[in-house]
Amino acid sequence: MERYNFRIVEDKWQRYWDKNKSFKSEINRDKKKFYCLEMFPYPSGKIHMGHVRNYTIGDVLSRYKTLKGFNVLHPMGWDSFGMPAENAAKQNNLNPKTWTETNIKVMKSQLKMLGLSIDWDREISTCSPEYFKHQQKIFLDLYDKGLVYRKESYVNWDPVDKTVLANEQVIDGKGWRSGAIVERKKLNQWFFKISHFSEELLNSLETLNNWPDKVKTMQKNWIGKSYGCEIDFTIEGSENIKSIKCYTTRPDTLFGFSFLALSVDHPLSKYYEDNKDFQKFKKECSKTGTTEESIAQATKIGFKTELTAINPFDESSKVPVFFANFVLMDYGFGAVFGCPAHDQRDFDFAKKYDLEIKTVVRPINKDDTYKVGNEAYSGAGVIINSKFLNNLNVPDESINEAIKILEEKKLGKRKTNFRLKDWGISRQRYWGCPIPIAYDENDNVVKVPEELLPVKLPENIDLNTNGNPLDSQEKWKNVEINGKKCIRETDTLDTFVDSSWYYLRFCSAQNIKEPFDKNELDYWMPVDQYIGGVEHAILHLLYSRFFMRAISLDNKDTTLEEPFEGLFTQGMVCHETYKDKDNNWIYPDDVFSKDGKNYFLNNNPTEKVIVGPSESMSKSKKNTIDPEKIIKLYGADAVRLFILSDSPPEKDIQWSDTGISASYKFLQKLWSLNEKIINNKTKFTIFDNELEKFTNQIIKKLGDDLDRFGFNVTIASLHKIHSFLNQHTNKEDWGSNFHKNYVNILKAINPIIPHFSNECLEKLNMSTKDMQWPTIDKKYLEQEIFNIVTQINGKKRKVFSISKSIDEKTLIENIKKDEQIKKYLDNKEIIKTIYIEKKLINFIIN
RNA sequence: GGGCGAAUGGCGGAACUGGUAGACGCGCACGACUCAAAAUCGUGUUUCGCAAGAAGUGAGAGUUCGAUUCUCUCUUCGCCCA
Repeated sequence: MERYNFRIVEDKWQRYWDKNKSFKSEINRDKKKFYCLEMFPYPSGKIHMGHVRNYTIGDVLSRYKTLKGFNVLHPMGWDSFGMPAENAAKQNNLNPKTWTETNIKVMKSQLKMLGLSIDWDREISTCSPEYFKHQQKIFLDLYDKGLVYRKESYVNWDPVDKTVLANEQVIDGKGWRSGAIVERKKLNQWFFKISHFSEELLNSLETLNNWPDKVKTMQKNWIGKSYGCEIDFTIEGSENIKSIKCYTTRPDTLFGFSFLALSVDHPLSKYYEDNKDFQKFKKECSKTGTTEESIAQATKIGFKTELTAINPFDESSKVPVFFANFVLMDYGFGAVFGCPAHDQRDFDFAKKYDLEIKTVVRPINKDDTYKVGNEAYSGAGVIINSKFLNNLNVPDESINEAIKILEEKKLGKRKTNFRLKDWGISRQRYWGCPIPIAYDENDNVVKVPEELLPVKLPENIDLNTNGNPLDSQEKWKNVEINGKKCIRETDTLDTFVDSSWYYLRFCSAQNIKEPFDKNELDYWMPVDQYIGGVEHAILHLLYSRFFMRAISLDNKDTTLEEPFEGLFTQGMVCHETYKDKDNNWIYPDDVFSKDGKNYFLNNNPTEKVIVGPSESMSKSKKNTIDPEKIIKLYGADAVRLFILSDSPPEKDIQWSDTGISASYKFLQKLWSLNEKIINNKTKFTIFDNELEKFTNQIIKKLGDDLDRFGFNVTIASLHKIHSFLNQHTNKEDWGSNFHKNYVNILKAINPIIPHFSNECLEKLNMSTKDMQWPTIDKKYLEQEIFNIVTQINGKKRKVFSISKSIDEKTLIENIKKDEQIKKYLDNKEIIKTIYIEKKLINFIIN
């Protein structure tokens, strides 16, 4: 008997699929389409296990939908702009482009080794001018629609590297590379007006029925709609300043008002420009980062002005006005009223400057003498110490009433506020899509005309200069547009822009003239199933939703608003972590264990390795397993089997050596079963009826489980198939329908282990082209025999196998006569009998 | 601090709308094959008990004839936001 040689089989089918362009997709209006998309990878060097899991899930689904008769679009591309390329290029002294292209080549070959059903004719790479040419055009279109604008804004500035940092590159207020304390710096930056769609992005979350609730909640919180009030505070103590406008979500705590705080960037700061102390304070504030977190953690500091603000609810109450570092100009009007008792930041500030802390809300279980202790109380409760607001329930009733009174007195106005801010897209980097904008001598914005697109990146650059390398590209920077001398914008676009519309580009990836073809878009969009990591739950998915809307705005070619009909977020791949005695991380490949508990170094077998907890695979902790190595050792089908089998796909999975080798062994077992069948050395005793029942039921179950992403359960079914067929191999005679049923089973497992299934089908002289999911004969799904669980007072006592033809009355009478049941019923009165058809009988006795 | 989610054998996990808890796999034990080992095949495997039987899905309550599933309180863990 021949052993299963996955190397030969997998290579053979991968060549076959390539040669025949088996996964090429074209519009076919007679068929329903299915657009299956996985988040495209960043070409960082090699694929990792996370990719393997992501793309295996997408591939099983694509192949399954194809069998089900859908016209499937399953493309792949490269998210190929970004910092790692720039950093790697610096280290290795080469061009980011070269580095990126080499990686793409390697990773593409690795993806092909997995046997993915991808239409490679639609491959795109975001760093290629053929792609970003269209992106620049879209940028200019959005500019014309008023959805792009330029303004001065604060950035995280690393004074050592002389570069702008993204929020996630600021760790504990320091630059992730230089370790320098990050400063706030004002720069002219480009923004997408995502806030234009705040309300719609929030509301239409409700229409996304095939999205995980978790992701929808995260987006909802991120958009952060709040209801509140703007209040005009009357100001005393200045010639110039008569009132200050604040936004608040808690006007009901106005009686606890004890100071008013302004952002140092508030327009009124202009009156303090000559004040040396204020300038010193402002500089101090610039050391606080721009993230909400860094502000929350920073020590609260303030600059007291000579101004006082009057409480609109109590004119006799006048409080000091400060500039403070914890007030952001971006939120509300850059001014907040401080109520220390019921807001922690205000509380910290009041403690420091010895301001009044007046309790105006008590928790429900406390009485009116309640006073806040060492921290603010921001929970629900009842209003106290607040005259006409007393006894109102916090929050809903009290806030509404407070706003109503403020509006009546014309002191304030109800207002909705969003936490979502406009999307800053300028990056002071080389390896990104150039912004198609230039500036004339007067710094007016000049659009680069379409015929001059794409604006390409200069290739001979010096990456080792501080700051943005494009700044020093004099030749590239200077450009003549419409006869005017201009200087190019040297910032490039945030790479999230690249991935915000790539799903549209796949629909007509080869269209040179237009970003997308209306006809193709009409047919393929929206994406029916999008699959990726939950780490993109907010930014990437929200930006993509914004882009779809922005493109559709005033556009007769597309009116689509939501790009992704269905979303699935898969869990991470985890592995134990290992360290040597000097606390250095060690790769799993460099350790060994005899008992699975104690690990030792390969190159020093007496040194014990410290085993840490299992964490998501990452290069920094070296707890990675190289997919290519594993595929070469066990084969793609075995890897697919394992990555799907051990955990439900939305949860984390533990990589395990015994797990992958079990998958490999299982394929060998399936193969030897297939060999037995093909060689017809053994005969089968399965009666047609029994076989038909098994086949139809298991295929139904496989389909149901695939429909609901229950991949781990489908693998269990594969094991059941093997054990059922194998049990019947050593007996007398094949049923006449054996061949048909076996072929149907091979087709049904094809999405999961395609190479194996194709090979077996071919050996049975079956064509693997245009395969269809087997039709299920419903008559075999009906059961004739049922297990009736018999309970006494809800406790299981006996299980009866009952034919479906027996009626309820006879059944109950018969069961009552059963020896084992009878002994419980003797001398007892049956108060109630519960009968659930085909399932259970419960006798309630006293 | 806020939001969301999870908790089931030695381990990963299964159980569709409340109806036989532990499918399937790993591990382990025993057996077969072998001079022996590996590989392979077979049998068993929630706990206690010789057995009949009893207990059992993080803890405690509640609804129900019946709860892993629904409700409340708590504990622990995870993720996201701060």
